[in-house]
Amino acid sequence: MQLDDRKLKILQAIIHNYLETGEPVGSRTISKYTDLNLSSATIRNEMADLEELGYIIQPHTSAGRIPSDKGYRLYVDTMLKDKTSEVEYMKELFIEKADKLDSLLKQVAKLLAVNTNYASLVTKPQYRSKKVKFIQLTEVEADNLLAIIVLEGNIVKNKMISIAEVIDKEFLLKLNIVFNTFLQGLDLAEINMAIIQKMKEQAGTYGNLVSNILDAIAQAISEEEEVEIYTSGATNILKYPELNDRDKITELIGTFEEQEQLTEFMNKTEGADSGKIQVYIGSETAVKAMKDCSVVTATYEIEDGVYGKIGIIGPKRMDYEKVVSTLHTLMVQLDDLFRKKT
Amino acid sequence: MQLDDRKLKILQAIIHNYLETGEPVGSRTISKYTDLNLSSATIRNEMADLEELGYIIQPHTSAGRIPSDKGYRLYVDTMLKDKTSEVEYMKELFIEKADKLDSLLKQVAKLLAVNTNYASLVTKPQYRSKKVKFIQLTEVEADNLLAIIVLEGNIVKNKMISIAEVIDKEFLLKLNIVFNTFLQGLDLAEINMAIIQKMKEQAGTYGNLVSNILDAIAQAISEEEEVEIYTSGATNILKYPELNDRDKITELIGTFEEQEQLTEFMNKTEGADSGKIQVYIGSETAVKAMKDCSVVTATYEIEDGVYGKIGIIGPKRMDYEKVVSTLHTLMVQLDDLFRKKT
DNA sequence: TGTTAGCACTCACTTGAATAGAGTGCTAAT
DNA sequence: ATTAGCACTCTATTCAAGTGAGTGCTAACA
Repeated sequence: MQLDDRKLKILQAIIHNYLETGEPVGSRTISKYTDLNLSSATIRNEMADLEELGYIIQPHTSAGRIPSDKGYRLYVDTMLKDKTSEVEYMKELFIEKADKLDSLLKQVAKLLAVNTNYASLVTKPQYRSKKVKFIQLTEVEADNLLAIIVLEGNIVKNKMISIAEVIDKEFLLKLNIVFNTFLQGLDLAEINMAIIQKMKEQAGTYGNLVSNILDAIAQAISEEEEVEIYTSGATNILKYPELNDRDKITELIGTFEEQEQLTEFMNKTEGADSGKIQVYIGSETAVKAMKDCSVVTATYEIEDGVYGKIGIIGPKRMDYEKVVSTLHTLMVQLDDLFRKKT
Repeated sequence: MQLDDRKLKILQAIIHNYLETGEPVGSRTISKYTDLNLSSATIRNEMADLEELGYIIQPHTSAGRIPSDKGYRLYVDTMLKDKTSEVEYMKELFIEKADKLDSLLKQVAKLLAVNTNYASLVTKPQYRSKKVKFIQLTEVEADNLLAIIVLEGNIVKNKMISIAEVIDKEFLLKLNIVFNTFLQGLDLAEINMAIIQKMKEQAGTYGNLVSNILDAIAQAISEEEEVEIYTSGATNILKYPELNDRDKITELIGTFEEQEQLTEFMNKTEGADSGKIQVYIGSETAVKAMKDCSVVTATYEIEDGVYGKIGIIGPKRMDYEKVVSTLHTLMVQLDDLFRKKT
């Protein structure tokens, strides 16, 4: 059996209707709703076919049909093809000039959630090549050094280092030069024993101190290795009756709180192709708690090669068009924002 | 009418039973449960009195009684008096030596939630007097300065400053000295126009730059003005049927997500007296969404005068004893941890 | 005078049957 | 190929009756 034009139209009508109502839709509804001018009986036959083809499901005998994951998939795919980029700038979108990336992203998450009425999440971009750009050691107190490490992309890390021996100002200057000349442009993997040895030699009697400082630097660089993720609007999920089941809610809100699974999922998400919007339906997400949800993600680019993700989590019957266009808009704006800043 | 000894015993029995079951408790139960050897009829009379006194409530005729807020209050107060400090170290408590305060506190929140099966929250301590200890300006790139500000308590802030004009190394050194001599030991409020004027004079033609840098410093100091708050285990709340109502849940989880109200509440919480444990029952919290919950908070001390709060949110019928002792233990451990470190 | 037994009464909750309603599948007619 | 019509299925709602926990009150008792 083939999915001919008429079947497709009926399928779309079913999905459309279901997106609105959240109720299984029956043959009579379709018969009236569409301009196909077919009787409910005919629709019923077609629906039986569509069910056999796996696009729709009957929750129980004598109920209408609801879209299956496969059905949603088809719908989303064709929709995405049609509506490539009908970008309409959100008027309400007003991003306070926030200097801290963190708070900007938190705002974005909130914005998304409020605008769509679904749950949203935003990942903080990973600077994967963490090359050292600049290091500075400063004496804050007699027994406390402050190490400041600037990484590529102007990420600034800092770390206090307690020292036993009082350190001579002259020597601190020298130490600074040593660290900078040896480590500049390298990332964590490239700092090997040979380099460390050479540095220790230069430091003479202070060799021990060098180790300590190197440790601190290594720690500072590698911390926050895990992607940070910001979420908002988790409670929006409670609005949709099909998800409103004690256990489901517990699981869902739980995953939102824990974030681990979300992070993992967002990492797996394809994103090589910046600007592409992806839709994951039901079990396509591979997160058990979200098997009754759909997730739409988009990738934004802070600078070349540095990506973050923004996403929406909602019921399967979410308003895909709106979500996709909202995400698209926001993604473009984020891209712009960062482009301008650099 | 007076609350005599027998009435008190009955009240305690009622509360005790209700804490366990979550069901209204009837006279017969008490008659059997206690060692008072009273018939249910007598208990009934006493219960009628207790109700008149406002300690217990009857949800509807022909239901048992449940404690009122006033009843809980009494219970908690006497209990706290009795069990001052029966501290039992949690064996599972294993705090990874985390250098970042943030992740430590996140762990604490989680620990609390897991241990008690309620929702938990932890506020990050506020360093209220933010005096400048040390400032350093460094040239990272030709058009980018990095300002590092160390505040009292070794809080390090940093900020990138884009500059138009290339700056001379000599002068940068001088600028550093100027900033340090003028600003050291001052907090935001103490940096007044007179000081700023003097600094500009010293800077000569670079006066403009000084303004920019001061702006950046001011921003860096005042950012994160809002108390940060970490929460965990919000889903635990779903476990208790008396809170398991759609609207209540939405509200509760919502306040947990938004955090604003929580922050506000935790701020209002009394805490001058470090080590004191406070219990807020029902509407005592003044957060509408939490009117059916109780909150228990404790104050920990990072260093002299720097306090943070840890707290538990649960149903009114929470296991107060356990919660109080858990909080106490953790509070003491946190105190120790920081004391040792300094 | 405080305590207790007993009884009538109340009220929420459960159960089960009846009913309505939505929707299907199939058959026969067009 | 399409449609009308009918029997059938299954869910959800409604309603009545029954159950049981618990109370309040009264009268008897120590």
